[in-house]
Amino acid sequence: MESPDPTPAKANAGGDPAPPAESLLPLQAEAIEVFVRLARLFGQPKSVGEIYGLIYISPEPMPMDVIASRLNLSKGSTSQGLRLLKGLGAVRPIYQVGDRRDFYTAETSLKKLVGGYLDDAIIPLLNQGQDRLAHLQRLLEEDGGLTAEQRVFFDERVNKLNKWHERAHQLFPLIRKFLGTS
Amino acid sequence: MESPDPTPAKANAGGDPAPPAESLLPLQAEAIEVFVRLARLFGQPKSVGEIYGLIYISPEPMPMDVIASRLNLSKGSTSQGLRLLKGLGAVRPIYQVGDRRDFYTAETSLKKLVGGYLDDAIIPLLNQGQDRLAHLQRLLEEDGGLTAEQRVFFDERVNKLNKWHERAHQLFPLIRKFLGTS
DNA sequence: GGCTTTGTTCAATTATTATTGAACAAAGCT
DNA sequence: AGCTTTGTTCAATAATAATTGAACAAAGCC
Repeated sequence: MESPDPTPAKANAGGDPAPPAESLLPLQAEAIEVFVRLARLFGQPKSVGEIYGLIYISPEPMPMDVIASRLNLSKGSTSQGLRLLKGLGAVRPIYQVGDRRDFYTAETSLKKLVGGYLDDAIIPLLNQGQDRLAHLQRLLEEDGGLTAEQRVFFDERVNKLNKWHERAHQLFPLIRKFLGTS
Repeated sequence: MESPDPTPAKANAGGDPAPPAESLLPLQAEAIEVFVRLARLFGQPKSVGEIYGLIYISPEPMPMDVIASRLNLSKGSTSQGLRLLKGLGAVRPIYQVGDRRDFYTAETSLKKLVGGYLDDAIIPLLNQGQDRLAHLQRLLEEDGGLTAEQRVFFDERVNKLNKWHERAHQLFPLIRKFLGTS
C-alpha cells in the first residue's frame, strides 16, 4: 500500500519480495487481465496472455527484459511466451536503432491473430485427427469378430465422426473469411 | 511401499496396477482416444472425453456404474463427468424398464453438441468479457492523469477490443447456422 | 582475445487441475 | 421399519502444466 515506489535511481533496491508492478496504469493492468482470460480460453498459459496484453496496451515497442520486469516474469517464461507469440504472428519484432535488443509490437488485426492461431494450433490438430480417423476406419474394416449388427452400428458412428471432421474443415475458411472483413 | 494388493479374490490376481479395460474392442478404445483429444481441445478433462466417447461408441445405453468400470474411473469422476455432459446436452438419460439406474445415450447431432457448448461454456465467458470491457472503458474515461497522446492511444486500443468482442458475438450465430445443416 | 549484453534451454520447483474415495443422501424393495 | 442400490459431494491426493532460475550460447564491443 505505502512505499509507492522509492526507486528514483534504477531499480528496486530493497529486498521486498513482490514489487507488484514496475509502472502499470490501472487501465493497463485491467486490459492485461482481459488478455489473460482470452489466453486461457484459447488454452494458452497465463503468461502468454500477460505478455501479449502488455504489448497490446503499451504505446511503445518493448524489449524482453522490460516485459519481464513489468510483469514480474522470469526471463525463461518471457522468452518462451514471446517465441510462441512470434510463431502465431501475434507479435512482431521491430528493429530499434542503437539498441541491440529486439523490441516487440502487437499485431492487432483480428484476421491475422485468429489466422495464426488456426494455422499453428488448430489445423495441425485437425490433421492429426484425420490420421486417427483413418486408423479407426482401418480397425473397423479389419475386425472380423463383429456381428453384422455391430458392424452396422460402428459403421454409422465412424461415418458420423468423419462427417464432423469434414464439417470442421469447411468451417475454418468460413471463420477466416468472416474475420477477414475486420 | 509395495504390498501390491492383498485382494486375492477374483479378478486381477497379479499385481498389475491397471487392468486396462473390462471389455473394450480395439475399435472402441481408439474411438475413445479420439474423444479424449477432442475434450482436451475444448478444455475439458480427459475423463469427460472418455465418458462421452464410450457412450458414443457403444451400441447400448449404459448406466453410470458400467461406465465407471469399463473406463476404470471412480464413481466420483463418472458422476461429475455425466453431470457436465448432461448440462451440455451431449448425453441423454434414458429410462429403462425394470432398472432403477439411469442409462445414457449419446446425443450425436453436431448442431446440438456445439450449440450446448457455446451456450454453456462460451457465451457466459463472452458476457463476462463484456462487463470487463465496460469497466475498462470506465477506467479510461475516469483517468485524468493521461496526456492527450496517451489518451488517443488507449482509446484506439480499447475501441479495437470492443470491435473484436462484437465480431465474436456475430460469429457465433453464424457457426450455429453452418452446423445446423448437419 | 576477454568482457558484457541479450536471449535460449531445460531440469527442478511450484501452481493448477483432475481424480479418487469415503461419507452422505435419496429412494426402492421386502 | 431396516437393508440395499444408486448417485452426489467434497476434502485429500495424484497428475499435469506452468514457471523459475541457473547454465549455456551467440554476438557485440573495447
